[in-house]
Amino acid sequence: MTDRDPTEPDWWTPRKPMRRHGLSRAAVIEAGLRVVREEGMDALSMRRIAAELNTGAASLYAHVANKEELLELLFDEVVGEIPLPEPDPARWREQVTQLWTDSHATMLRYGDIARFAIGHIPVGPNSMRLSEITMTLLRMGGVPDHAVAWAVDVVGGFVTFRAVEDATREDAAKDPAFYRRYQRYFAGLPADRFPVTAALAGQLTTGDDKQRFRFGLDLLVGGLAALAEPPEHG
Amino acid sequence: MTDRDPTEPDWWTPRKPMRRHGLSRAAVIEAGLRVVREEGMDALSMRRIAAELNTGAASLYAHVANKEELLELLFDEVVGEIPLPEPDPARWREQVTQLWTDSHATMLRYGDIARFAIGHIPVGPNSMRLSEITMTLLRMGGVPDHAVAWAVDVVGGFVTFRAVEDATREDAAKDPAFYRRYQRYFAGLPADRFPVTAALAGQLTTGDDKQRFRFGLDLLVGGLAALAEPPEHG
DNA sequence: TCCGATCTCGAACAGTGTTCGTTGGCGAAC
DNA sequence: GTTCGCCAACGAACACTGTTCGAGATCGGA
Repeated sequence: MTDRDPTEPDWWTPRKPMRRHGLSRAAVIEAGLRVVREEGMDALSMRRIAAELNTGAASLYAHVANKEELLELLFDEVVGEIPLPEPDPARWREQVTQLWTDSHATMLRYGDIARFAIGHIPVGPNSMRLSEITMTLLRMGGVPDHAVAWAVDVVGGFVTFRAVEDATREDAAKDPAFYRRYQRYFAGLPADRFPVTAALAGQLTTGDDKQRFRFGLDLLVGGLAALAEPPEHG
Repeated sequence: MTDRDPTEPDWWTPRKPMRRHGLSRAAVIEAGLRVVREEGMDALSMRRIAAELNTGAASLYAHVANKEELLELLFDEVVGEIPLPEPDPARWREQVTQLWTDSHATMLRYGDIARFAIGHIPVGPNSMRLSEITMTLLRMGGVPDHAVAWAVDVVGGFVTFRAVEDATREDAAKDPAFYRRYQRYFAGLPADRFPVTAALAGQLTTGDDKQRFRFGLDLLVGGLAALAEPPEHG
């Protein structure tokens, strides 16, 4: 499909691009991750991935049902990079916190890929493994079963959401005018109707993404720990 | 030069009076909300909105800079429908919980419109009013200023995220095959490697959206209350 | 009455995901 | 060793998307 060999007469029928052995589901996933890592989800089009593999978009459909399925595969692949702990009952709280923190950080390494997971129940081998071990840790800590079942969804969702939010802001913050615009806007608000906003204007923009994520995560994990039944050893 | 409304970001396109064809910013917003309410964000294209107003897509650009700005306007309009409480120091915790619950419910009435807010810092008159009163309530409760500043972002984000998640699932659940697929999948997992998932399989799908939202919200608000300094009256 | 500003909007452009129909190469059967 | 059938590969096309351009329509003020 690409440039011809100029040493061949151009009236010859073009030489076959050599059966693309490199094309396979794994290769498509790999190329997709490369694109999303370097250019973000917005750049992730079927044509862009195909170009990465020196072929056309239609060729991808032999290995992947559609873009939706490809995104599922990509996301699960990323989840597979999250390091899983060896569960230790004495340190369950520390371990779930670490696990969710690592999840956040891993997703963030692939731009805003978590955007896809919003509105989708994550399935796939790696996602299932992750939620299995998450629930194992919580149960170990004495968190009641019904709370465990909901927590993996609710807190998992929080982690995913923050990954999108932080990826987007990280990107937007590259424009120096970005923050200046908001500062001017906040400063211009009528002080009588927005006294608290004015009073906290300075604090509203403090802290980086990791700190804010940790703040929310601690609220959630703290709440779960409070639900834990005493048996957890004391 | 007429004076601008300082609660509207000055990078928004200035409002223009209604002209010939009943086309105006307000009309565009109204039509956009109707589309998103009835058909969801996926159906919300410039052409679709224009059709609602019996005109072409290009006509909208006289009243709105681009789709991005239109979405900001739509979202702020929805936020404007959230009922705001009269702050009462004695009931601050109940009131913030109610406020966030109402926010969730209001967004849910407009399908997955909250999808837009993810990755965007919500601005606009109504969004600012909402965060002002949220922070007022938290401060009243004795939550330290730095926690107030972060909470409005972190918990607000949680509420937004759940609105998207719940809207999407509500939509997907219309297909009866949806849940059956997941149940079969869970049931088919190798029991030796997924013991907890198997044990909790029943509980994983219990509870509706409201209950799950409330579960997460209570964890967060409980955590904030725990951060509150004693002065709040004892 | 005329002018200039402003709104309206069809057409076009570059991009998207996906499908169709053809091609050509490989593995298996003869 | 030849032939045959299957299917990955892929160019072209379709129906969408947001947005821009430029010509026409219509208004307020002079």
